[in-house]
Amino acid sequence: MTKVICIVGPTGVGKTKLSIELAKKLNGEIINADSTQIYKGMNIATAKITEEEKEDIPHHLFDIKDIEDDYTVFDYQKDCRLKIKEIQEKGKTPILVGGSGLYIKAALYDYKFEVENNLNSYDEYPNEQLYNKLLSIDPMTKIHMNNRKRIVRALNYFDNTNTPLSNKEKTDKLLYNVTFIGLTTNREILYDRINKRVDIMLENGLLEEAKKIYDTNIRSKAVLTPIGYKELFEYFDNKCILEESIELIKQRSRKYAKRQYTWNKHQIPVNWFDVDFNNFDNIVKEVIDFINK
RNA sequence: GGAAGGGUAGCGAAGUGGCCAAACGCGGCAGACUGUAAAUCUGUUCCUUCGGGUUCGAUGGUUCAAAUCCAUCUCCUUCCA
Repeated sequence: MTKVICIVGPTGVGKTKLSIELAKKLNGEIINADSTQIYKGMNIATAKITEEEKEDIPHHLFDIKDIEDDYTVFDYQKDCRLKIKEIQEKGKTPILVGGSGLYIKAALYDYKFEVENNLNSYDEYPNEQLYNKLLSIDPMTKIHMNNRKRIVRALNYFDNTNTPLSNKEKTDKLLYNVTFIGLTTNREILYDRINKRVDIMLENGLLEEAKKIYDTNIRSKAVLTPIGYKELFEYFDNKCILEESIELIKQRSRKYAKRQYTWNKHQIPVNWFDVDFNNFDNIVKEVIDFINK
């Protein structure tokens, strides 16, 4: 079975660019591992690869959903595994690229999700009550009282399985022969790149893209999750000036990058490569050598 | 030249005699994460050998005790000339 390559790293380090080069050299096909690039119509904000940039390399799991559709890790796990299988059967190398750590881990590791129904949002409970409710069924829980989303999830898990979430078996078993390639650079350079990239997105029509989505009046999870639209919607609603929205987009992107580092450092056995943006070819070479080693 | 307001930790901003190493917000740093994950949440942020040390424009004073009161100086903002 061919090996699976997975490219990770913070937003804005050049994962997309590397993925194309690797695909060319390793006879690969690319699988999106970014929760927001799953959707059609959200291109500039999510820094999605353009048709031209794809250079005829097959790309999978991009633009497979409409923005009003729901899509979660659960779906991704199935879709991604299927794609890996298909690509491997062709004798080609699957290359996962993306910033959604949980998606990557759920697809490549033996994560178990159970079929669930009767989802309850528990809207009527204040945080503390909700937390106590969780404690009563799951005294070992490590979820923080303020983390409402997680608590609701844990409660629903119990409702569906009748066992506390803390008891759920968590395996760290990899399902594939995966090489994790992580791109990194020093923090200052990265933050600078992220800031500049937002400016470039604006030049490329981010405002128009956001307005188009704004005008659909669709406020689905897909629309409100990525960084770039909800901030601009505030501006469209005259709740702030454009500069404030832009600054917020930059701030949140930086924090997002930080969170990605934390995940990649602690959740995945990443082989890190320091990127020199003036000499990207060098990185490609280094990575190829590493993979072929 | 005159009048008024103000200078507080990286930034913004509370605090107007002791409970102040100083609320809160931002930014920074660190962390958690098994069906919303570009989401959600947490910790930390003057120095420290963890005993303590040095802060609130500067200097001097009042007081048992000052970011807080007084004096002088200095810088900034607004208004009047």
